[in-house]
Amino acid sequence: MQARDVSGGPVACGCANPGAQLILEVAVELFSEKGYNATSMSEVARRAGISKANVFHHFGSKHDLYLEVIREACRDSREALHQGRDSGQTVVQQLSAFLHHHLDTLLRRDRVSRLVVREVLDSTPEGGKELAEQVFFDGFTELVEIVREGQQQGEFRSDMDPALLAHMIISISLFYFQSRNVLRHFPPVDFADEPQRFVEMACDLLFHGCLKAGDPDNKAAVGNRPACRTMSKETPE
Amino acid sequence: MQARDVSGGPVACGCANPGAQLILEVAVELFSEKGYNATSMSEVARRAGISKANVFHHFGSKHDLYLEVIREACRDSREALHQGRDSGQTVVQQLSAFLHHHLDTLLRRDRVSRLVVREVLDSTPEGGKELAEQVFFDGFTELVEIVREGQQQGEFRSDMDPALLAHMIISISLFYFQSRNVLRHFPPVDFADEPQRFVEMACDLLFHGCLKAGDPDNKAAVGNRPACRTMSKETPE
DNA sequence: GTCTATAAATAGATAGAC
DNA sequence: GTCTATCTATTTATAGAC
Repeated sequence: MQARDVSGGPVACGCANPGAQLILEVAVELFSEKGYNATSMSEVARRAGISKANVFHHFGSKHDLYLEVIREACRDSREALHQGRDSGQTVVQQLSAFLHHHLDTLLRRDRVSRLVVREVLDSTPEGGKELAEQVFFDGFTELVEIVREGQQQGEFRSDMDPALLAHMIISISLFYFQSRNVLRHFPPVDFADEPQRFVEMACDLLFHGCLKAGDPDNKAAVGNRPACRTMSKETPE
Repeated sequence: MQARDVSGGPVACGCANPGAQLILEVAVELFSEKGYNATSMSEVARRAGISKANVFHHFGSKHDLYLEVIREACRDSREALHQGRDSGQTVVQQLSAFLHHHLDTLLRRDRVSRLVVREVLDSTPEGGKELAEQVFFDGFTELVEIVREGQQQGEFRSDMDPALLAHMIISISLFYFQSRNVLRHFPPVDFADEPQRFVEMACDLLFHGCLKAGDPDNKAAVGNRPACRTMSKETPE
């Protein structure tokens, strides 16, 4: 990967040079439209109005270019998450704002977002490692840190795995994004075309839970809790 | 779709006939391995040891056969959900058990599960309608009904959209399934290869929320709540 | 080299006999 | 229910003209 920005600037995008930027935009288009195999480096070069050799100069290989496209697709959300940290907001507000932004970005950039999701879905164990390390690591790590911060400041329960909440947050927006075409046709669902409202409701659910609050006699809630947090060797009839 | 079971038996699988059953198994294999386009009806017939015309006799078209494969992949989970209803368990226990079963099924039948998820991801607005109506409708509807039951019996908050919780439940297992190859390589994640434990932790989070309980002074929690439930016209403050 | 025309192969689907 | 035979559309391969 020769195209890494060595200028010391923000790590947002792997390419500071305007030339590489154009290639990246073209590549995002092409990979989104046609997928990895059907996209040729020759076509990328042609659409960018440069030589194929130049493309290989900026991005060492087709695979590297592809990886950079995936990174680019996640950049906005990653930056939004980072910027929220010194905004004076509570952690709950930061996470809620991130979810709004994340889902909005997914929907706005539908095609390339699908590309990312498909890449994750089709990832082999080895490919997953690469994605984790070279694409999602920074964002996920920061999300986990924010959750930890929420625990330290007393907003969140401390008996909770921060990585779990981070995972759930990502899953909320991503799964909504990928299921909305189906969701729309379930009669009891009225939020399939209202992502904003969905995020608000989902946040509420995630923060406060779905059990009836203020009801210590809730047998189901209390009775179930053990079964729901141990590997349950102790079948609690 | 001529192969529907008209014998009055359970609607579980579209095919009661042993002949159709074999075809379906072969089709699951082939579609899972090679995808829709790369799978030919001739090959299905050959692998099933029958004529091509016979395949068309049982399943009216390639598309219908494919749809039946998707349905078949969801059958186990749908049945498990249904059977849990008259098991005497609380709704919380039913949902927890369903999540365990659902994720277990996804992981056990990895390839065909991927097929289903990919189908949802790649669905056009029209394809989404078909999937919703002909594949997922029964299961999702039942899940929503179970949640409603939980609300009526006082286990769950009543100021919550049951379809939202149903969606979240599905998203938990499905997104874990599809992200686990990536998840495994995030250092703060220690549940990527422990689906049982993951489900238990996720249930806990989903049921009880992530906010610190028993702390009415939690400004973040209270302060955020209005912004997080704007759907209600009756702003309870 | 590139293009078009055509042949060959393969796909999905149907008809009618057994 | 199962088969053989057949139809039609599409894809792929090849030949030959320009």
